[in-house]
Amino acid sequence: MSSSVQPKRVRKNPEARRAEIVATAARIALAEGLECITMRRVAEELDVRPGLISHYFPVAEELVAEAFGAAASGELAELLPEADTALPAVRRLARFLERTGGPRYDELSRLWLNARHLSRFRPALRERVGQQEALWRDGLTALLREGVASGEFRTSDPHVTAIQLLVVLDGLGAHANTDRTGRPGAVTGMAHALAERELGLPAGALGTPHPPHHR
Amino acid sequence: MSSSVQPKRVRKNPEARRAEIVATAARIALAEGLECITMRRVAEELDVRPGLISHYFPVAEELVAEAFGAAASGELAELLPEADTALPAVRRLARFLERTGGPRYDELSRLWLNARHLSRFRPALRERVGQQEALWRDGLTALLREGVASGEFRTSDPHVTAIQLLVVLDGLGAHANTDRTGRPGAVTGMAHALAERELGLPAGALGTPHPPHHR
DNA sequence: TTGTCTATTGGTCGCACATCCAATAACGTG
DNA sequence: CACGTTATTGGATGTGCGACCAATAGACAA
Repeated sequence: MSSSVQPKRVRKNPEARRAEIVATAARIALAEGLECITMRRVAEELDVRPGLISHYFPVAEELVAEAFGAAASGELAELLPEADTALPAVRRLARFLERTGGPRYDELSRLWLNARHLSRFRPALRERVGQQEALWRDGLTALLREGVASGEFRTSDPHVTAIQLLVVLDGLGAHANTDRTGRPGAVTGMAHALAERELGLPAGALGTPHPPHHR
Repeated sequence: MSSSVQPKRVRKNPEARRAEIVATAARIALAEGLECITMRRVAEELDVRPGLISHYFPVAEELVAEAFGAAASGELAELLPEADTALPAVRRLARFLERTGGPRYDELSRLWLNARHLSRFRPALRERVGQQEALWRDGLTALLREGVASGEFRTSDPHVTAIQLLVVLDGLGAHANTDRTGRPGAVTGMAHALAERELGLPAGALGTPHPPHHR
């Protein structure tokens, strides 16, 4: 009796298979890094032969770019849920900052760091990074605009404020692979402080940032 | 006549050779990235057999870490020259910000990005990144302290301000591999603005930031 | 049932890499 | 000049990777 082998082929329609591959690659990207997305690795994960991955993505770089796009936009959707206009903008921004500050966000910080660096060598990935940057920027800008419209925020240029916020988050996230114990609260809270200052909110209006956490 | 081959061996003393190897690796790191530091690549650069590099650095990761350290501390020394107490602290800070904002700094931004990401997989490199972070932080803190002592700056905690400044620089530098055309001046000038605000300086006291530059 | 299409397999090829080691030739010392 | 130390070479080994391709077997239609 051979229990390990199963020469049984499972044949799926191309769209489903492709989606499955991208989803798996995205998961690997978030958990282990974009350089761990290899034909062999993804194939193993799906219990399939490497040649199949290579059939759907003849050039590996394309899969990497696709995986990053899927992971990043998936996370964005969680961070800034659409059609959430029931909640006031202040609350939504507070929740956004809470999540982007927490340890849960480390995985994503690492992914952005990973993608930003790797795009130095991979044009296709660089393209995707640019797209995702735009999505994040526009998503946050929209939130700020709504806050301005509802009178919750006061800012001359929501677009600029959104970029500034993202720059600070990038700066804080840059250390996701490093030791951050002992990081002062005035640093951890930079995003909150910037938002409150630029949006004309009283201090503490967006909640208190997470305490520094260890790895 | 064989002009290309030269079986002539050049024999150097270990310290000199080692230094030469590290310097070459550091140059490669700055110009092309830490992953381009391979035994073969460094050997070729020095016109030497790969085995020799491997003799001085039995484990490749060690050379990568060493190269990063050399490159980073070299650049720091240029950015914040020691024994420069002749110049007022405001001038020195202005020059620091001018350099860290300019296109010339892109190479270094890429290196930090590179190292921060790669240290996810390489413990030895992570160690070095931590060391260099401390050096940069302490160097900048020292400058701020001198400014406070001379009455040029007014800040409650120079150490925190230094970290905040570096976080913003990291955030701005994160996009060194991406397109930054169209970045608003209010973003390019974030470091200047932060420094002037936190140090109690009038706006513009630290000079004007570079206009956004293309790749 | 038979036949066609194509998703999937299994295998190969070449490349770049780190690591290891015995042989060799510079160089300083006697 | 002869000798021993050791910096340096040349080559071998094994690994993981992307890319490529002919053969195979599911699924579906005629």
